[in-house]
Amino acid sequence: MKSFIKVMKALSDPGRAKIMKMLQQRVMCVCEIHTALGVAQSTASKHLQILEDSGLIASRKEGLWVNYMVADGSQNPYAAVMIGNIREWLDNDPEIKRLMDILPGIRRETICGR
Amino acid sequence: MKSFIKVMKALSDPGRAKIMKMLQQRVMCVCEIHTALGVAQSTASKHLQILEDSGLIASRKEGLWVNYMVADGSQNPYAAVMIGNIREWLDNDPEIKRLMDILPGIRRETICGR
DNA sequence: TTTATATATCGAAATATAACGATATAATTA
DNA sequence: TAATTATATCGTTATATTTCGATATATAAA
Repeated sequence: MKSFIKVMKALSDPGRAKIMKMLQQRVMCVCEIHTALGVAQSTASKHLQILEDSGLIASRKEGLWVNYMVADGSQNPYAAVMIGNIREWLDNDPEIKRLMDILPGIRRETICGR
Repeated sequence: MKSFIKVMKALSDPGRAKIMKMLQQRVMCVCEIHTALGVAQSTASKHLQILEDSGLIASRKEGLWVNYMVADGSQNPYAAVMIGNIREWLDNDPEIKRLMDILPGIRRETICGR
C-alpha cells in the first residue's frame, strides 16, 4: 500500500507532473528544472527527491551536476505503470505544451551559473 | 491537467484507495463504508465526495440510502484508466486482504441504525 | 404532522504539504 | 589551499488536508 500511495502522492502535484513530462523528453539537471518551472532551486530539488523516492525518476551524479531521468520502473511496479500512462497523458494540456515549447531553450550551459 | 491532478489526489489517501477496492467488490452505502474503515461517518462521506468529484465513483440516491459504486469512467479518462489499474492492484496488501475478509459481514441492515 | 434515519455540511483542531531564502555539502577549478 | 559552482538541507511561513463532533438536510415511517 505504501509504495502505491507514494506514487499517487508524487503525481498529485502539478509541478511534479510537469517534471515527469519534461524528463520524458530528455535528461535534465536541477537548475534546468527550476528555471523551466519558475520555482526556487530548493523547491525543484525537493520535488525531485519526492519523485525519486517514489521510484518514478532516477538520478546520476556526474561531476558537479546531478542528472535526473525517468526511472526504469524496476523498483516500484506502480511507478512502472504510471510512467507508461503519463507518456500518453497531458500532451494537449496548455501548460505542458508551453513547457515543451520552451524546453529546447532551457540549457544548463546558458542558465546555470551565468 | 486539473482532472489528472484530481484523480491522483483522490487516490493518494489510503482510506480512499480502500474504498475503491471495496466498491470494486460491491455497491455500498456510506454507513457500511464508515464501519468498514473504522472512521467517523462524516469522514467517510468526505472521502466519497472527493472520489466522486474525481470521476472515480458514482452515487445513486435510493430512498434514504445513497449507494456508491465504481464509475464507468466516462467523465474522466484518467479515472477510467486508474479504475482498471486498481482492479489489479493491492490485492496482496494485508490491509486490503483484511478488508475483503470482513466485507461480507458489513451489511447495512445490521449496522446502520441499530 | 411528528419522529426516526441516512447522509451531507459546518467549524475547529491536528497534521501534512509546498514554497522560499539562507546555509551546508560536495565536486571542480584556480 | 582557496574559490567557485550545482545541489541538498534547514528553518520558517503559508496553505491544504484530514479528522472529528455537532448540526443541517432529506426521505421514510409512525
